[in-house]
Amino acid sequence: MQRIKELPKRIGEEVVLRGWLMNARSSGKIAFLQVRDGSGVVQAVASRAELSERAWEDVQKITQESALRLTGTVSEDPRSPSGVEIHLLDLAVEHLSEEFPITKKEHGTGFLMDHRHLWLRSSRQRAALKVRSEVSQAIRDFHYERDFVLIDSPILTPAACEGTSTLFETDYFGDQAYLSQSGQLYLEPAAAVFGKVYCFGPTFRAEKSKTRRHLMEFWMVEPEVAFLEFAGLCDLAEEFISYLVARVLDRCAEELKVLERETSKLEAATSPFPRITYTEAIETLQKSAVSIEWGEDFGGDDETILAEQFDRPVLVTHYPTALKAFYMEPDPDNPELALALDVLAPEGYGEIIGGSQRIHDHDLLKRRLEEHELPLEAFQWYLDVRRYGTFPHSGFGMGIERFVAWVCGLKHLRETIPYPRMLNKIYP
RNA sequence: UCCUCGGUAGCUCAGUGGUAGAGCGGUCGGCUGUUAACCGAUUGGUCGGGGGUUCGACUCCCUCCCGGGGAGCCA
Repeated sequence: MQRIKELPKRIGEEVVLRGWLMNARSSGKIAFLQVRDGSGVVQAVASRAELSERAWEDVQKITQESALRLTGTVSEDPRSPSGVEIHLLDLAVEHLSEEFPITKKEHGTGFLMDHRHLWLRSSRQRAALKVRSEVSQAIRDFHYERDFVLIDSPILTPAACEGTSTLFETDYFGDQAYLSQSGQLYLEPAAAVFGKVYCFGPTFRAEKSKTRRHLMEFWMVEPEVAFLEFAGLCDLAEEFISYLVARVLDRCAEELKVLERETSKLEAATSPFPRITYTEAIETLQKSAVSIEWGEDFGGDDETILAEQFDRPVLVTHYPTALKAFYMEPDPDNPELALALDVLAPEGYGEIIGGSQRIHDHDLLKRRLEEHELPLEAFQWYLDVRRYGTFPHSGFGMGIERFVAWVCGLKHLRETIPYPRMLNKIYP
């Protein structure tokens, strides 16, 4: 069977295609069928004179999204949208579709989300998911090429990584278990095995967030590297982002075109990225007449203002310790600050990476657990990493949906994942 | 959880006290190069649920339900 993508190599040949009807335009004795097979879209031209009576009748009655088997000859034609078209010789209707809910005209988001399984067939959704797939592959290739070992962290976990309020709870043979919200803690012991490790999988947050930048279930990639200190972590994050962007520009040109993404904005995302400290960021915001004091965290608007200062992602470093997670290493020059890093995407897409150097001193980490009122017994295994040949190490996490949203220029995260899980919405 | 906007035909919406409308879709007919094709006809409704005000409620009031957008929090 022929795939539409390969048709330009088959000019003049007779081929058989199977696919779905996107749209049909009929003009009496000639009809134009837009057919999709998963690899691409092609126009088939059906003329009454060249078809059997039965085939012509089928052309008249086929509905949007019907499954078809087409036989025809391939020709180049500048009048066809793709430059290639099929002159139809025969048509078999494999299934006559019922009236398809998603039409060529506009629909509201609520309706589209209720029909997500069908909405996926439309070209923009298709393009976004193709980019997501390429990003996933590029993430694996990036780590593989650099000798990282994949560590699959557990999804069912006994306790919180960073707190309990945002965890999905489930029953585990009579005990409580929670869906993982980060693989990081499980990665740190593995860094002592392989030196360079990463995990990549779904994570779950039960936070009642109802914004375009949040999902209840999202995919996160988290590298963790032994003996990597903070400066090296910043370099790694920068190299990672620019690698992924270059890969999408190289391999997803068609998809970015469908998404009408202005690629010049992405082409700028090459090393080096600007780097500012939290304190500098606060000063910048205050100059922009934002009322924010040192010690406060940034809101979504603040992140946008900061990112707008630059044409590529910006690294914001050295946050106040009080704002960050318990495991982050204090800056040796100023213990008020954490060796923490956020990467903000341009154009208002916000935080795509959060990471830090980790505390490797046992006593300090234990003290931080106590300060955060976390149960020591539950973290004993995590403290063990600091008892048996402890080592400085660093890592970060990137939510791939936010990255894909930025690269694709999508306003809402729900279009970057096949079946988004959102606040109070888990269908289909 | 809070703020805000909304719920009328399969879809997108208009109608804001006096018998329910349009475009698209569907159906039927016309058209030999269409590009969300076009032209003509036609089909299509417990106006989110409940209660109240009124001679009369899609319209005003109360209440509940559902959805969109945003805030906080984060990736």
